[in-house]
Amino acid sequence: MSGPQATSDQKFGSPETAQDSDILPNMLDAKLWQNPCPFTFRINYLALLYNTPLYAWVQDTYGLKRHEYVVLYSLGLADGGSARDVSRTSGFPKNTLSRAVKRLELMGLIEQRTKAPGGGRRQALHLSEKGWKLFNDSVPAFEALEKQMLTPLSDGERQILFELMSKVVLGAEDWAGDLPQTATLDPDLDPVTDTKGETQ
Amino acid sequence: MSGPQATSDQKFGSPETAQDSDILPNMLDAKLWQNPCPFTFRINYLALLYNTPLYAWVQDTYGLKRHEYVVLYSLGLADGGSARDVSRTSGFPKNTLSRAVKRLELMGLIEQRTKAPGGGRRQALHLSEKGWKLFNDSVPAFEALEKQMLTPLSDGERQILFELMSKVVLGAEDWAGDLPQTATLDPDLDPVTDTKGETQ
DNA sequence: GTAGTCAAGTTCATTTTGGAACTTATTTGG
DNA sequence: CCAAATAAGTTCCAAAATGAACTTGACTAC
Repeated sequence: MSGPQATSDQKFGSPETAQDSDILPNMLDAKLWQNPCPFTFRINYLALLYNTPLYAWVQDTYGLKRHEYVVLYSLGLADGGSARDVSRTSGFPKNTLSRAVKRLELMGLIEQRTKAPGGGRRQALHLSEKGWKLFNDSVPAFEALEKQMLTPLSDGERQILFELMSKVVLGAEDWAGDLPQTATLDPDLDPVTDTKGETQ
Repeated sequence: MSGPQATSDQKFGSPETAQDSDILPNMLDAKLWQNPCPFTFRINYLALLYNTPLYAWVQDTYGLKRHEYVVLYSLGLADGGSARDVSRTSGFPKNTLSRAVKRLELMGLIEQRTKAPGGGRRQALHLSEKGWKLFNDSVPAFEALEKQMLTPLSDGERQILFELMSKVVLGAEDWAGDLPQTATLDPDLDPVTDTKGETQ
């Protein structure tokens, strides 16, 4: 990568190996600067850059798969939520989450499920003490990478970015059909990046 | 969803069914307004909202899976790119793309692969006429949803958002370990959303 | 209180995914 | 030139993901 706007030059016929070095410039540059969907590409690309190392780390450190950690994280933010809630806000199909919940329970990270709070036959899920510990221990890594990601921006810029993105998300109510189950395929990203389409 | 900042109210004890209506407010609100990673959550959530319907549509309309369309889209932007390039910029593992390329070839959307341009044993991939047609026909749907997504913003705000996100992406060179193959797990998002972690 | 409806959660069967090993070009070094 | 090294692409297979069907519990209406 490198320079801004439509750089097609890059290192063409670079020094060393003539093997176009290794940096993946051309296609990335094209996707950044000649993309008819420049915004969603950036969204997806950043999601990729962010999620990949973090979930690899979670897997290595705690032995939790993405789904499982997502459930845990979701409950850390909204304790007492149901599998359905996690599905709706994360994009993972409910059967996948059913398994994730089962495993978290088995691992002692989630308490015995109490029956429905709100309506229907929803099960309220709660983190166990151990679950809370894992949550608290792991969240800083996510925070740190987000912070790292925003390093290029000043405080003011960060604030603006936050506001603009919030506006977009809030406006999404209108056009976003409800996702998960209804959704046909895998909930991913913009054509250019392999972010299946799950959230957090 | 609805209001801005930390709204936990929503419709609590709603009219009709007492079945907390259906809107998924609490957990979503928590993820939006009490998230230690508010930025990456928005990223991932928007990716989810965007990718899900589009790829479902691509599947229904053209019978292409996400991977396959990603390859096609990538070549549409950077013709002559290799599978490796797609892998690097999209986050999909190379074997998955190998299959995708094979299928696109079978479907006549990609030309007979010419041997390496740059270095190594890279294969340059080119869209066929049919491939170009599909690309040109399908891109407008992606553009339209991106446009729709940005509706809440003024032109000036869109411009600012674009610049801020570009800054973040360009700054990512520093901290982003190279993704695909190296990457351990599935390249997804931030804990909260099921965006596996692919781009476009 | 009994039947009917609805949706959360689970199970099952099948497809899909992707790590590991392998193959094949190509380039580099003796 | 002939190894050795590197890396793109492919194959294989075990593991994972998910659509569809099913189960279960709760609420509604009669």
